[in-house]
Amino acid sequence: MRLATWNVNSLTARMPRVTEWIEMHQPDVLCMQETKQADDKFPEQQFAELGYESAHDGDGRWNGVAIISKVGLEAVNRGFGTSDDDHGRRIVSAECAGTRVFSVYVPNGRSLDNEFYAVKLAWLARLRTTLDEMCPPGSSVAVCGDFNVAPEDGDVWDPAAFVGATHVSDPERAALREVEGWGLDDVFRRFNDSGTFTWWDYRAGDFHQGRGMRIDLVLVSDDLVQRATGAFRDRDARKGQKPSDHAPVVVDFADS
DNA sequence: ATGGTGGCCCGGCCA
Repeated sequence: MRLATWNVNSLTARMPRVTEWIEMHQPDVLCMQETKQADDKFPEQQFAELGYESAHDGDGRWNGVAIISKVGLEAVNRGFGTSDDDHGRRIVSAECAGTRVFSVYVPNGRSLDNEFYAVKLAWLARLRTTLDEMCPPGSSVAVCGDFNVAPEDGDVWDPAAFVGATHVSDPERAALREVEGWGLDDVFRRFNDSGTFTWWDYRAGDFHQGRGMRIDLVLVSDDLVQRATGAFRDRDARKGQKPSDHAPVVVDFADS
């Protein structure tokens, strides 16, 4: 099974690149973030023609998350596990080929002194609670998406440039470790060196200067770690005409 | 260099 995640930064703007990428790389499951679409604009039919079932949660110009799958997509859950307090359209999950797959878009946080930084930490804590509520111990789980956290200093182009910045702070990294504490592993790490980034700012030539971060993660349960055969991020998807500012992350698993 | 670019959609927010 090939599992991928991609912050597409507007699926409306990105659909040509997304369909091209799907046809080239043939993911079995693709999680997307920042679709920036309402549900009635989501191109469900176009994905169906490519062989995918889909689940989307979005309400307009902000956020929006989706999962498309050609290995089954059942028991869709929009928002957090058992609560009705999430209106952010930042988390959707579904059962795909025996794995509970989450597509998540963690709040950015903006800056350490911003009120949205506390929102980000609370959101990550709620994600852990959701895993505890929804996923029985020992079940097969993959949490995929844009975490807006670089797990280690090797995941940013220059740690000195990020002192006092969001995405690298100790509380954010601790909150990410709490999510992983459910029993999840940052599987991409096992197959790639540090400095393999997934996001580059559009501005100031950051992509061409190598000024990136690794903030798009695939966190998987032990059964999937054992089955993982490789992982890569497709830097080519960040090149060319109208790219997203994120590259897709792909993890391959042997059949169970 | 407190800018730069790109998405939403047209004034300003968000990343």
